[in-house]
Amino acid sequence: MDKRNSIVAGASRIFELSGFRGVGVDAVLAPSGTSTRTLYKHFGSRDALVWAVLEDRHRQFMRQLWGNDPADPVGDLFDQLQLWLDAHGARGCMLLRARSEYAGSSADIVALVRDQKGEFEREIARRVELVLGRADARLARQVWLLFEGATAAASVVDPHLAVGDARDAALLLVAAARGQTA
Amino acid sequence: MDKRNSIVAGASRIFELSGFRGVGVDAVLAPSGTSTRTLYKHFGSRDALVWAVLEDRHRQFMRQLWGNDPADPVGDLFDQLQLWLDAHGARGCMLLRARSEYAGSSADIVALVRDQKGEFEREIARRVELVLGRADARLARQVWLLFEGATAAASVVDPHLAVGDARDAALLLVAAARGQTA
DNA sequence: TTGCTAGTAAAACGATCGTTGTACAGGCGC
DNA sequence: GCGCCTGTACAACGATCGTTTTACTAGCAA
Repeated sequence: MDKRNSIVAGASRIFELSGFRGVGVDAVLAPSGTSTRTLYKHFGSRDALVWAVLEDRHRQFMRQLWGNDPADPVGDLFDQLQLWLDAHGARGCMLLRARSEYAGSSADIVALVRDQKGEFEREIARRVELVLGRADARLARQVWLLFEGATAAASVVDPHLAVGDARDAALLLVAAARGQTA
Repeated sequence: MDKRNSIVAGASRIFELSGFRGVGVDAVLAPSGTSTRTLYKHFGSRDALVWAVLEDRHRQFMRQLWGNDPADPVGDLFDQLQLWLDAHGARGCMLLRARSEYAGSSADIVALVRDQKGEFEREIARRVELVLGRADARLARQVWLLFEGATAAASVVDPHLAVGDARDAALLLVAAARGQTA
């Protein structure tokens, strides 16, 4: 089980840097020093490894979000994004990147990403309700748009700038919504 | 020159639907009914075709933005995005998708996308200054984040919902910035 | 006519791909 | 001792990849 984790971790770094379909299994297994035979013992196929990497990535990120109980739940979303980008690099959302490349060939991966994005949206909605005192689906979606926008933009401009601006905008939207019914 | 354009148009549809590296040249050339020989006469390599597709896409989108002189330059950004997604499908920004997949192998494509995003950011900044009466780099970046966020989110949720919410948020941010010095 | 251009069809190139088979080494429980 | 599990090394599989070669057709200009 330890080997399996190190395969996923190494493959995750390669996919992050070089994309999904442009690298062979040898390059994917190089960081973990694994033989191809072991890969197929654990995962059965390359696509299944990709699936496991996405699953691990998302679980890891959600665990990071759930790990703390912040005073400002919405602003904290972007603080966590900042930490994530610093640790993993800023090359766009790996889930969406994979989805776009496997849309035509792997229904499993498409379904996985759909579920993951749904789970993430619900977490944002929960935080918005926490800070607003009531549910606001539109505001939650707008915060989510800023989050996805910052993630995408961070691969082009300075990540700190993008995330900081997104955070400011999100808090302003929340304040405006609070004022509407205060 | 007519044949070249039809190759690019057909390849663009395939890349949009199936990604960049997961499809062979035969599938890429199928929509335009082109022989492989003709592809290499025109472009020299598959990567060069990808480059040409990205170039064409961005040029097409920027031409659409420049084609009209709207009363509300910022809101119009999202109206144009709506039109674009209706016509071309909502699967995320093709430029960023290509960049993430060719980051490790084609410096030309990476450089092209960087330049294109810079040009797009400048157009947004121009519109923000038009509607605000003064330059505001941070606000322009926030509008851009909402735009990129809506583009990415439209591949997961209903595009009309995502773009509409992004538009509302952008206009609210503009109004807030206008109020600050009104 | 001659020649040039632009295109197609089909086969083949070498390289690389994902995947499997075989043989072997070390560790751990019995 | 024994067998079992996990992993490695290495070669090979067939398939597919991007690319090139050759031969051929149609149109258009001189």
